[in-house]
Amino acid sequence: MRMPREMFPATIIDPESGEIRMRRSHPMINNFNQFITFACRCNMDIKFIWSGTDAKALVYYCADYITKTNMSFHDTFSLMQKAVGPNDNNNIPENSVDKARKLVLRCYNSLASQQELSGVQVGTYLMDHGDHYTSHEFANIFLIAVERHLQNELEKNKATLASSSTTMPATNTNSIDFIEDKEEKTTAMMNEQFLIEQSTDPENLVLINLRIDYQLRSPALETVCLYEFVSLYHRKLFADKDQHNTDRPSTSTEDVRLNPGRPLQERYSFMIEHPQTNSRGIIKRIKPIVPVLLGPQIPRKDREETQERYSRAIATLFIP
DNA sequence: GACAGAACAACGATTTAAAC
DNA sequence: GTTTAAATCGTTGTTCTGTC
Repeated sequence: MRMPREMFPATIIDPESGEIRMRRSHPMINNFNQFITFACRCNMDIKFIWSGTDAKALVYYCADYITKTNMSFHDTFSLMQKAVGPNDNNNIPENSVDKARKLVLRCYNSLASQQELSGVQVGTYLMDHGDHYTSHEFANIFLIAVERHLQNELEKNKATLASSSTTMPATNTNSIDFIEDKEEKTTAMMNEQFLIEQSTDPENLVLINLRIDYQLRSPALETVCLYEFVSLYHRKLFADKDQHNTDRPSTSTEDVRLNPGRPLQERYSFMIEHPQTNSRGIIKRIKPIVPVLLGPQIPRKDREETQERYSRAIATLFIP
């Protein structure tokens, strides 16, 4: 709980400590800058770092803040001891599983009863609004699938270059069919996760994921990166009229004049290689969402090598 | 293995938004 | 207010998970 702060009728510089004391008309208002507040649209607690001592104190505060646990170990163990204590005098014979279950429950209740809860947490729980709220929608991007695909492409290109002296490199834009060897193809597909959906032919099923959607997107979206693609666009089941309005950057004034009502969002078709090119397409979102980058998870055997590689790369960036 | 409940996806209905 | 499309909501069916 934030404590009330000292109020100051005007902004002054304390002649003894040299500290700048910003004007505060209410004890519960943080230091703030109106322009930053306007730009960021969020609360803040801004502070002028006046001296080296202030800077060190701030570094200590930040490090302590981001590394703190919800409850210190000695507090946790004291509460556990308190919870376990009464059980020593309990001589009623019970099933050992039930006893263990009750012990864990008692420990948890002791910890939970000492857990600090904010007013917002309590309010949203009582109002049945869930355990969180947000002003934006989020979508996960599993980078591991993209990275593994790029790794496969890189290795394939290396192999092609190595044998280029004798044979011409084969070009194939299909993401799955480029691997000639059946075993390699199976291994590459096992490294990615797919959704199984209908293709253009209702009798056939195809493997679909974000990487394929992005890779085989319309050429009109060539300059859009994966992050923007997820943020600004999404797949849509296309009707006949959708097919006639694809690959047009925006609704022109002439279209608006001819077609009353709400204007169409930008629509784009997939490349012909996409297994759902005739049934689905890409539509621009009215309200962009926030992509969340997940992974990649590095195998343990590769972790040290990767860390060393990253360290070398970072060193070349910062050491002249 | 059977069952119940949770989680998720798909689909249609309804609401909201945008342009005139 | 009208028209149109996007977004949201609610229902339904399927799959997954945990328990017995």
